Amino acid sequence: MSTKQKPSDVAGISELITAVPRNESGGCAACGARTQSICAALSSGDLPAMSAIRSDVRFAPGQSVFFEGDPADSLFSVKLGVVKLFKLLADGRTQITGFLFPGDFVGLALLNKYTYSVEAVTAVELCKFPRVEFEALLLRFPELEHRLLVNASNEIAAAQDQMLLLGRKTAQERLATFLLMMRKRAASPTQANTVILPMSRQDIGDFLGLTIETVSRTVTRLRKSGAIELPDPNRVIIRDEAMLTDLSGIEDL
Amino acid sequence: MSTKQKPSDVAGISELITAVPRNESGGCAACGARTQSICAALSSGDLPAMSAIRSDVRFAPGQSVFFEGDPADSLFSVKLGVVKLFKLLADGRTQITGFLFPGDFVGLALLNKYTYSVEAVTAVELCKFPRVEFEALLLRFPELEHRLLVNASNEIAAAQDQMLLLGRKTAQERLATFLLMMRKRAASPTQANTVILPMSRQDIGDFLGLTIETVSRTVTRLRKSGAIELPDPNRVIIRDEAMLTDLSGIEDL
DNA sequence: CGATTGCTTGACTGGGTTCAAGGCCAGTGG
DNA sequence: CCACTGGCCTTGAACCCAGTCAAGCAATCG
Repeated sequence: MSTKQKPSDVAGISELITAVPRNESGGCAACGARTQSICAALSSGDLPAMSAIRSDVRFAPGQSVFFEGDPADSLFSVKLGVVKLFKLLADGRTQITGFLFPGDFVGLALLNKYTYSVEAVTAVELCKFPRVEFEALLLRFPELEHRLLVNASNEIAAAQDQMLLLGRKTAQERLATFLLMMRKRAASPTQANTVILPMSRQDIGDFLGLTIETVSRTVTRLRKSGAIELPDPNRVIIRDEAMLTDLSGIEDL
Repeated sequence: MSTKQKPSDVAGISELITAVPRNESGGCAACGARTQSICAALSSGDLPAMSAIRSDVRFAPGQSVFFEGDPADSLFSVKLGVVKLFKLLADGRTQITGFLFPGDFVGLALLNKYTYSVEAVTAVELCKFPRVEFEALLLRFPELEHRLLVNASNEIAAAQDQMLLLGRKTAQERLATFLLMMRKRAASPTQANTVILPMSRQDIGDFLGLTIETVSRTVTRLRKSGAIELPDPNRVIIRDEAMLTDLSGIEDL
């Protein structure tokens, strides 16, 4: 969408980003996201084959990684930062289908074109693989393909949860679910109950199928009810987890 | 959900069901769904290995195949009929995450429990694989795993489309999208513009994140606008495809 | 036939959207 | 140093689309 830059360091964001060590040298073995990413499927002896076809790419907040409809000739693994996946309607209505964090993989496409867009939410560093070479790698290493299948299964389960949220949950239930979800991905490294929200209210609305105003009002309501605290707009402290869990409609985490 | 039986032959349903030849003998080679199902990944020489672990199961409309939370010890391929996948909230609100038709695969689970429920919409015949044996097959035939990955990718793309629908589309856009979607899966074998809807209004509502009343009203509105015709509640004739496509917000089919 | 089930239609309500200010903070420039 | 500006978030008021509640209707079945 917009290519405007956000404030270079919204409170807490750098904390989140630096939670994963940077990969200065560029080698896979030194990559901070290695243990969580698809590369973890390969033994250290097989890593060089993957390392040989990869390259690093960086994006500033708001920059586009690719657009829906672009030729799908690359795949990416998130090393650092947060990106969003989204789809658009002709009149601009946006649905964010997911936020990706370090270790997450993106770009798997069957067709020759991407079916969604990807944009940097924070400053990000991605590991880029050319599609043709990557597919050759898949043939060579079945364990890599297995890992992708596991990934895809998780993604499907998450998508089904999100469909339940979008189709049937109230605004308050959506926010409660979202905050609990984010705590698992973006808890402050120092305080487990503090969730850092690297994305804007607009992004949260576009993810939850709400308007920015409803997001704001609902967060305020959760704050007034004592469930959460808001040191600043991008930082949420979960005060009453039981209340959030009740509201979220989640059975088991 | 309910285990009540629907009318044994809602108009047009038998037409849809019998569109795929029945597999009386039980062998994979003779299976009507073979060319569309995951088994298509195997050469006819490798089929017996898969045939050896499979068995047929049948369900009447409304019967449950499995529930969310059940131990995930089987996988299924739809041979005949239609099943629905859904998730529930504590108070009974339901979100159907997909309808499966002959050739579709269901049951892939990473955890030991299913994360959603499956129920027969029409009379169905499923091909059942015990999980342990199936996983052994995956190790033996990488092309089978590849096929599952392709399947999963399609499912993810469909899920993202559905998130856009649930999060951002109006009731009319949802119905238009749904009818066009169903035409691709359940067009009458004899008339391409006639879509057979094997599921109830309640199911359609639970799939589109609407109430049964809104579904009914919106279908009526589409009928009055001339976009569709309704010979009976379970049969829709698409009269003005361009109008539906405009309404649906779909760019390219 | 009466009872049941599924679909449709009508009247009313309400949660979330829309429209419109207002507040807060960081960055900029006089 | 402070007024000005632009983003982003919050809050308020009015509106509206879809939900809720309640009949009514048609087809099926016992």
